[in-house]
Amino acid sequence: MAEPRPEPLVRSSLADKPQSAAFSPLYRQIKALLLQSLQQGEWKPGELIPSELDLAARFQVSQGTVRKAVDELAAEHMLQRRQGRGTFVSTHNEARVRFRFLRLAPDQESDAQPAQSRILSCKRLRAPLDIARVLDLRTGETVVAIRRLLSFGDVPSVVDDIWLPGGVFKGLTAEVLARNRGPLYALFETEFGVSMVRADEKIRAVAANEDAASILRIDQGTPILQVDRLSYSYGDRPVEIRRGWYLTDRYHYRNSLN
Amino acid sequence: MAEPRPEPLVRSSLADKPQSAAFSPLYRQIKALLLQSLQQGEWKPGELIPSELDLAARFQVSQGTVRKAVDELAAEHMLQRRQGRGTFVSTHNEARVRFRFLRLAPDQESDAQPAQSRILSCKRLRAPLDIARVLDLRTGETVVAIRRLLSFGDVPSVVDDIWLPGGVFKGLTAEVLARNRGPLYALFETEFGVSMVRADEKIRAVAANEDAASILRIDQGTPILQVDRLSYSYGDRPVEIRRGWYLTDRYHYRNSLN
DNA sequence: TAGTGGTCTAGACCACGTT
DNA sequence: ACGTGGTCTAGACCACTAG
Repeated sequence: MAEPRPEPLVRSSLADKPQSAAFSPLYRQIKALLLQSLQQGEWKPGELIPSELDLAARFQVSQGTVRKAVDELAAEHMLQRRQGRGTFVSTHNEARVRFRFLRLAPDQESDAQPAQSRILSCKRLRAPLDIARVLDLRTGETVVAIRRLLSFGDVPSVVDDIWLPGGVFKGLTAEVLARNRGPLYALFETEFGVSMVRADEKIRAVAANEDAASILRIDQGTPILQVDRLSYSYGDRPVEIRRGWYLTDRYHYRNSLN
Repeated sequence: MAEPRPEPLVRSSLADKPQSAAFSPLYRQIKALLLQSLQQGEWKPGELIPSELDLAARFQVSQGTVRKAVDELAAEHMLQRRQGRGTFVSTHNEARVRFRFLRLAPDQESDAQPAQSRILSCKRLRAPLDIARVLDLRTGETVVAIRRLLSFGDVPSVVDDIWLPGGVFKGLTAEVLARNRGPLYALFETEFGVSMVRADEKIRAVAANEDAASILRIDQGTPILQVDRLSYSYGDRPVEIRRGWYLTDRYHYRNSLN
């Protein structure tokens, strides 16, 4: 379990001439190493990572320094601490995590229904220019384009158009998607090793176009939410583009301003 | 500067019979005391609070314990730490704080325009039932009802209907509002001692009604965002209800899923 | 009972801003 | 030069979970 330390850690201000240039505290260097282990799959989603004392020994620092690194990763929801048990890698196989990424909530609590997902289409195609640019793909690389309907108790509520880099999601087909129970991000995690960690969204009110209207069974022109999402994995790597159309007559997009 | 300690702090597990009932660590008790000082106005927005060592002496705990309490308040944006200078009470007189509560952003960065505020109306009236319930008012108590237009470079973009508890906002009139430069929340802070600390929002796409359409100079029925906000002050006290209509043709509501 | 994370302390030193 | 917050350490003890 104890491993050699491949990277020399830079202690405080050594070899710094002027002010400190790009001074990085020890715990941030530890954090970066932990992040690297997560990214490389040394510990998989849902798994237990070594104890603080083990990590401290491995990195040759005090427990307090490891603690601060882990604290930050836990605050960013990449790790999850459980007193008495240990520290676990976050996974999308938990309702708590899922609601961080699914912000549509019923106006009445009593209307809460589990979401039903249905894949409408799944194609591989050459990445459009705008998609390629955002996903950091070379022109001509393939992407997976998915259209999905989310329903709450038989009421069609969300249409999602999803674009994924084809290279990373090799073997992702309509069949694989159809077989999948549970959230998409959990599938991405377990089958393709891609963990969604963070996302930015841009929200607008638009008139439903023909596509959205027919799928959501509403009149064309009905006001709906258009949610453009860009999702990131470890290391701020963009790995998913998503455009959602949300019906908000009995549901709403919830948000907290902190 | 050094003050007596009015509250006996409970050290760890004293007088706990079964498990620990409602065990609260020291640093959370310190945090509560700091919060209380903020709420009571001992330190006002923008002001410097005592140093960690001073606070440690005042509460008879170690610097590390004070540090953890301050860390949490800083993470919640109630305090702001500045290395070498000290710790300050957060204020809405800063662009950084304002953008936490104004989520409408231009689609093109280059279109960034400072927001212009215009008060359309300001009345005092008996609180409607639903408003009273949410703001914790007795039936019949008065509220201040404000309608405000926000424009970005002469383009009317946001209409806000705002309800405030009349008791707290005594003396808030159209004239006071008209005189005000800068953000509303800064005015609330300095003139009425009410600091907005957090808010929940519910977002829907709706068709512009007659009011909104005429003010925003758009066709009735145009899809717009309807943003219902409930704002809280220190101690989770609800102090503002706000319904905003956002034009999202050249702007969007930005959000981050963390 | 053993092992984990959580709290608390005390002290040393560093980085930063002001005087 | 001084005082602030920021980092790092070492050690003691508490709270929680599991075997």
